[in-house]
Amino acid sequence: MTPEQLRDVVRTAVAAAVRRGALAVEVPDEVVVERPKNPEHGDYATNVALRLARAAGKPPRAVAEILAEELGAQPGIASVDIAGPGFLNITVEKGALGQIAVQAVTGGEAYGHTEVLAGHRLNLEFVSANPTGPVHIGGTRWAAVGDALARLLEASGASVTREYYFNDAGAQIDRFARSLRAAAKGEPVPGDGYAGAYIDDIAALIVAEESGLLEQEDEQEQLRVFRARGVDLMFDEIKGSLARFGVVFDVYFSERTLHETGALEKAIARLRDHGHVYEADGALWLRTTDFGDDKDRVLVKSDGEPTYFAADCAYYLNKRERGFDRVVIMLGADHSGYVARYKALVAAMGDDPDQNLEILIGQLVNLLRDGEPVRMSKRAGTVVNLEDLVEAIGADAARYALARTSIDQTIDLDLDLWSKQTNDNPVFYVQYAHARISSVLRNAADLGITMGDPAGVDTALLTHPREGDLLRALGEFPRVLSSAAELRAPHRVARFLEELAGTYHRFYDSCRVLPRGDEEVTPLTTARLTLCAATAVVLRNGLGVLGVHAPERM
RNA sequence: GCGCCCGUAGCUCAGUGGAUAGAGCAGGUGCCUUCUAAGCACUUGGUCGCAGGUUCGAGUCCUGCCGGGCGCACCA
Repeated sequence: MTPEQLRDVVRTAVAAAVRRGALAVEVPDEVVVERPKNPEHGDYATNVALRLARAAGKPPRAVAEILAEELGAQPGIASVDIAGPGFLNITVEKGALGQIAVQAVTGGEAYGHTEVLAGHRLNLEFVSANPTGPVHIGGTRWAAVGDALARLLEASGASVTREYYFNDAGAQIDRFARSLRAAAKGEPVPGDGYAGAYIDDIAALIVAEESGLLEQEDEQEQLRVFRARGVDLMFDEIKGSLARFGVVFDVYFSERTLHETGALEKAIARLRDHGHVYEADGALWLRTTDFGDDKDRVLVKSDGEPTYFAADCAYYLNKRERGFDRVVIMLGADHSGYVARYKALVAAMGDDPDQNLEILIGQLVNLLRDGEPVRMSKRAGTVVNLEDLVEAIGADAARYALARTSIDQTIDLDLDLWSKQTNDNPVFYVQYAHARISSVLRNAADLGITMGDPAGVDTALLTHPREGDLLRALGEFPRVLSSAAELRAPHRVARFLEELAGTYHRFYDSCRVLPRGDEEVTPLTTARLTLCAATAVVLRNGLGVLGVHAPERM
């Protein structure tokens, strides 16, 4: 019996109590069934009696007594105890728990997947670094977290488009072009320019492929070439880095196309139609203060140029017109000030900022080496970027390290710690569990032991406390995935995997799986092998959500 | 000054209003002639920043304070 099935059983018991008049309450849509930390508290526990006490007008323990009786009569339930203020501690029948292993093995890649977000069409925008340099460490965090979130949402039944928005029209790109030209001519970095080896590399590439470029007398034409080719080459590099990191976007969206297609005018017209646009000091403003922003925002500057914010308006409208009912944007804490104006623009468009827009603000990443902060400077080219991080600690460790922490938490990433190939590194603890299981399964195959049809395995033999712990942990997995998806919290998957790995190691330590020497293969052998295979499935699926490999050997 | 985030074990961090607050690392003591010791068992370590409040119940919610981070453009 899985926790999901048990939840239904608990609701059935409540309904039965209501039907026979013992409780005068509405049957709740959702009941909480959790895995108690203390094994003496049964396989599962529910606080439903405490929840219903007020509505029922009875003391919690009285409600608990009524429900315990009903619950105890349900199929698959071995016993129900009342504890503390009114918790119901539930022990399920032996065979019922063991079926979780069969479900995981039979489900395979699909085990843990749900349909809780079925029908949702999400556009998830993340990274969105401008193509003026490599993806820096902050963007790398969003690459890891955003991609994990996308996989998580998909595992919960949502349709997700991974989107990367880039600015290829403004002053930053002009500075990039001037920096490339300066590098090509061996001149010093211009003021506000970009520096670093990648600038020299790209400049050299452009000079090599565009013969006569440096002799070109038309400065504007020369800059145009550096800009166009520079963006292309830089983007190739960014896409390559992301791909090696396991992150592939469905859509790369160019800001310039918004300008070229008249999307800004269209968006401004719509905002004007809704009556939120006005002119002042020669500029065109959006009255975002009507929707909670602390000051109004300029759409068109007094020199006639549209602002970046105007492009944001157009971009939002574009996403909605492409059919996305929810627009999700991941931004760093240095952009937290954008939330209010973005919510306001959505409201000004006539949409619901709480329904159609979701902005996930994540805190920044500090890098440490020898316990000391790594000083970074974009001007000096000493920024640590995605490639550097992967080179230092590997893609698996990098993705795991960046995704295992809540996005609300600033990460202090110690390069020395995460570059160690030891168990200081939590990702190895999880991967090792998978490798260990793979080894057991290999050895079983070598011994000619086959599991056959999982449904034919007698999982009721799995009665050891460590086996129960493991089965209960495996049963949590679908709920872990769905709640992590709903809470937009992929780090919960990582923490669950660490717990599961520990639970497996403890099982392994006290429950021998394969026969020793000339011992016989028993039904318990196949039952335990099924449990091992089920654990491997969950570790693989969980690591898969995080974009981290599940190695067969280490 | 205003807004957002954080403050939990020596360190890095989990903890969607529930029972005795957890993990990894670090410290201590044990466990490998047979399934991976990158492991396991036991152990040391906590006024959950402070003070009020709401609740049957608060690390979790509310208010105020203290401390730290990031923002507060007719920049992109």
